[in-house]
Amino acid sequence: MSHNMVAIAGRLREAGYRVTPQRQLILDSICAQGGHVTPEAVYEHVRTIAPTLSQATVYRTLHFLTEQGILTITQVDGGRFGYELAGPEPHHHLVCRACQASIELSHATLRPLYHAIEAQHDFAIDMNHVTFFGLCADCRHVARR
Amino acid sequence: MSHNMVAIAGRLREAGYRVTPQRQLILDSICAQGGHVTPEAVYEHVRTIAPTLSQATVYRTLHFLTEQGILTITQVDGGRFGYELAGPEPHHHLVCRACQASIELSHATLRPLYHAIEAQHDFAIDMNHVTFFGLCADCRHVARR
DNA sequence: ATGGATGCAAAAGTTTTGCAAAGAA
DNA sequence: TTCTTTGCAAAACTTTTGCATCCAT
Repeated sequence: MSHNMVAIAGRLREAGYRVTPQRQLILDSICAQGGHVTPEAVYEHVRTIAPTLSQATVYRTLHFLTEQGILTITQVDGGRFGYELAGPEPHHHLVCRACQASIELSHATLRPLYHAIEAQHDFAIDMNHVTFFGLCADCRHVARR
Repeated sequence: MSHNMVAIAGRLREAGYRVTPQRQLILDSICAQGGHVTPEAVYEHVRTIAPTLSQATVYRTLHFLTEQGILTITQVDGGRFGYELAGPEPHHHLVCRACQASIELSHATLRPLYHAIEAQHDFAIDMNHVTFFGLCADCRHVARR
């Protein structure tokens, strides 16, 4: 999935914010790495292109873009955060503990659970991202041997 | 829910580990606070009883007891960790973003989802703890006004 | 030109580690 | 006595913040 920089730039400018090379680079980087990216990974990647771009800018930009609804936070193993482009519909991930593979999970799969929880507990889950950890197909088969 | 210190102590000794006052205090503290406790909260609480007990010991003990299957890690808002006694069956939590209330969720509620994911993706989730964030019944009603 | 954004460096917060001393078995 | 565990302090990491400067608009 690619991002539409023109549309994003428009949204930002309309809200009175600026479209800087740093912000574009950081977005490009997240996109290039396919989402689920930690601040550190963004920094390391972006640094190869713009060596003076600071870590502070990475953190500030990630927060900012999340606040603007352009990125969303995902949980990453070890309690750290990952970021990725916010899609129009929430979606989720399965992450393999063995090989780190990341599999997309449609929101449709979780919807029944959300509804069940709402019915049982009158509780409205508002997470647009859930990450489940476990073993992927390949790694399960290896483990079984 | 209370913990059975005699049984836990036996398990540890059997495995060649020692049952120290610090370990007992830390377990007591987690139990007293009802689970979902951060390392910091454990430290602050235990400190009032044993002022010389160090943060390092808290961290080491939490890791150790988790490794021994006596505690489990739960996710806490903000990417930090919480700990609680490991029960015989996995269970989960709903945490209210507004009032921080923590509601227990039986594993039965999640089982259909786990099965669906296994059927669809041949992926075996191995999380014995999932935390969903959202709004609890009370806070939803307040928000609605 | 104007005010938002960046870079640098220092600070703040959290978790880990080395090592000598203490203490459970 | 033996070998695990603790306390202390320093180190390692990650994230945040202050402030002068820069630059997108």
